[in-house]
Amino acid sequence: MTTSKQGRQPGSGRGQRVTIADIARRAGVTPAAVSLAVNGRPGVSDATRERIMTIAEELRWEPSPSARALAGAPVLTVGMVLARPAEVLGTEAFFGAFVAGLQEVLSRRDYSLQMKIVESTDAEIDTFRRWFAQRRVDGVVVVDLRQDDPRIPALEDLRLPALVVGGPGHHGALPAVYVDDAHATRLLVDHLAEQGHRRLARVAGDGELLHTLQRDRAFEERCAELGLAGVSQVAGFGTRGAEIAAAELLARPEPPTAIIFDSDEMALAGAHVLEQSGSRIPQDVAVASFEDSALTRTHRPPITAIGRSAIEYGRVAATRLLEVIETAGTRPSTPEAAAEEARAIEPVLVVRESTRADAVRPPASGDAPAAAG
Amino acid sequence: MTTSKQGRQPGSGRGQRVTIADIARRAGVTPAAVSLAVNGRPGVSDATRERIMTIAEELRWEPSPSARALAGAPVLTVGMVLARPAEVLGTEAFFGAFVAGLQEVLSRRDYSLQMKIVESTDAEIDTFRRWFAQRRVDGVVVVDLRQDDPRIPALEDLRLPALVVGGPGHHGALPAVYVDDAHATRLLVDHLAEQGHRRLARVAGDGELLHTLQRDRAFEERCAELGLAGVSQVAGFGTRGAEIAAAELLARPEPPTAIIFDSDEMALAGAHVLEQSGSRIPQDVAVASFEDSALTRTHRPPITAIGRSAIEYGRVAATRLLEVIETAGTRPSTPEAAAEEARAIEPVLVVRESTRADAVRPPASGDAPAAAG
DNA sequence: CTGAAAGCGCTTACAG
DNA sequence: CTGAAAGCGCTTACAG
Repeated sequence: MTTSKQGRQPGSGRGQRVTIADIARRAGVTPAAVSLAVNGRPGVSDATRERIMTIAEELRWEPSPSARALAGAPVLTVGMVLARPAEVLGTEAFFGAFVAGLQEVLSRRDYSLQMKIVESTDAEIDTFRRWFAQRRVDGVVVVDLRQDDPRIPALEDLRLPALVVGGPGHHGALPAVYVDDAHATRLLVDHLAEQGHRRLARVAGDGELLHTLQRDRAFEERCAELGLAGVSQVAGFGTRGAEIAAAELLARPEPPTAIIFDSDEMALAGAHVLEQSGSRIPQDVAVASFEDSALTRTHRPPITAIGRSAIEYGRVAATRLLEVIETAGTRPSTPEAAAEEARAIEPVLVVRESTRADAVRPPASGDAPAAAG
Repeated sequence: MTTSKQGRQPGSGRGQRVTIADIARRAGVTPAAVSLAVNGRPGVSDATRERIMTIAEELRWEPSPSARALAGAPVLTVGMVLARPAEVLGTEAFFGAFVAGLQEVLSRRDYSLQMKIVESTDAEIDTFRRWFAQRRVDGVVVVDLRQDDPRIPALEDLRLPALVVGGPGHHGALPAVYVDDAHATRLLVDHLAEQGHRRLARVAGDGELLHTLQRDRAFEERCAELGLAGVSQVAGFGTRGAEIAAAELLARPEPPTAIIFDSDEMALAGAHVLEQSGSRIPQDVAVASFEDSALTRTHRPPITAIGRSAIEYGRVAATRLLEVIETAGTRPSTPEAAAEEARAIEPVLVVRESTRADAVRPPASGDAPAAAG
């Protein structure tokens, strides 16, 4: 019944929440002093600060994010918009891993990730505008970079801290992290050339994505440099296109002896077409993928792929975005400085049986040591 | 230079943000009237309301989530804590799909999802406490339900709206959605019995998870009912345990003719062991999985599995949680009513070649029509 | 180093 | 139906 009993009554705020006013009262100082103390800012003596901190802990005080944000502090939230249906995201291994990597870094720094699924790029830009107007996020991460991406100028106008995942180039005055797809392409082409292949093919996915174009260019260039015959086929999204592309390649008068697919799903779909038409992998035709995953690892034969840890990619992106947010407004930031870009992670070639010239696959077996051909 | 030019000056708030004060001034009413109007609450005439709404749109006003939250409105955020390392999350297909499903529903309702990765269950409970104290989320979704899960009583104490993903049962006074694992188990056992199998085995994953126990029990019961010999092996997390379990099962004097694995990764690992030791799938031993994914679909032979759309599961969970949040505090809510549970989605048996008694696998081919054995 | 005040943008009683 | 005010919990100048 008595309301003065200390410890009975958690705090004076809404729903008995503990506020800095409670701490101030106990410590015999003003709320402003508490604010300075708990934020580690100068303005209070060490003795006072320590007393305040002790009381704050005793009372299990937690700062109110809303109040802080309203008073002008960062909201400790970063945003990511995905203009792809949930169905596509859910089946893509990259998404979950990338998000997990982002989360790991953000959680540790007490930031949270806000995600939103929208229908179109326009809706995505609109979401950025609204988030900015609402002060809902401190910054955003932009994925699925395309050529002449309309999101870039929109974000430049907004002056909302943003990190582009993709590149190099094509990210305007925004900072970016990327995986070097041209380099990855060369790793694959060089490996296949070393295995003795002279006629290579590339089956490409979504032609609008920037990295698809970069792979196209690098593929042509490297084949030319090494004096190889290289053909490209655009298959579009999904596995159906990859199946058709594989069939068409096989039907050529001089079919390629090695095929590089843009994704793991495409590689598997293509491989099945090859096997059904009687081609053995890798003896008749080698198969490689730009995307590594459990699918490529567990397929028989296991498929050579570019390993670029999506988790690590997420971690690097989160780390870089936090840097961008924290230095935002610090300098006038010349476009050149702002547009700084960093390689996120090195692509690595993971060689597996699907491209080994010396591989002999024992029937009904996978990992058994292979005798040299 | 003139500051009175309408349209030149976006708003009067911090960083020229448009606030309800700007709208009020233009409409010749008080901010309170604007608040009532934009929130569709009674207290303003229809004419006034319409005028206010028009101005709000013209000015492209966006409500401030922080201000709303501080004034007591919901924060429009739900939380999810994951006590698993990013590495594990990233490689699990279920995670990305479940999150995509959650997001889809939440985004549409203007809610956002806050995620946090922590190290332990204690840290998870601590996060719930802090989120509650901070008023950071309106509710939480609890995944990876275990037996005697300490999170349940902790959340009951907190009175933070929470939805348990898992069950039936074991979720205390909290509402829950679940997939009926006992039913899924019966689907698998019945199917294998129909295919003529009399000696079944089950290779189980993490023994602490509630659904593992439920599968164990249902497996034993159903085998007994049908007069089948059923053995269970606990393999633990990861693929290594599944490989060992498969090898041990094969080495038995009377080895099983059909094996059910708890996950897709385990099924694949087990299948490879079987094939390496010379067993043909499905002729010598049938293989099935509790978890469907691209792995089971693309494996040769494709593996029979329980399909339970993780995306749909996420959608159902989000929908139910929003209901819980919206009705929170409405009634005194008897424990019985609160603890209501709902089946999230029906498990479906997806029969594939790995369990078809009549399947004859053509060499080096997958989907070709099979002649009856 | 400390205190008193204003303000962030909204909502919610409480009078008229 | 409308207006004026207080308050949510914090931060940030601004005086002493």
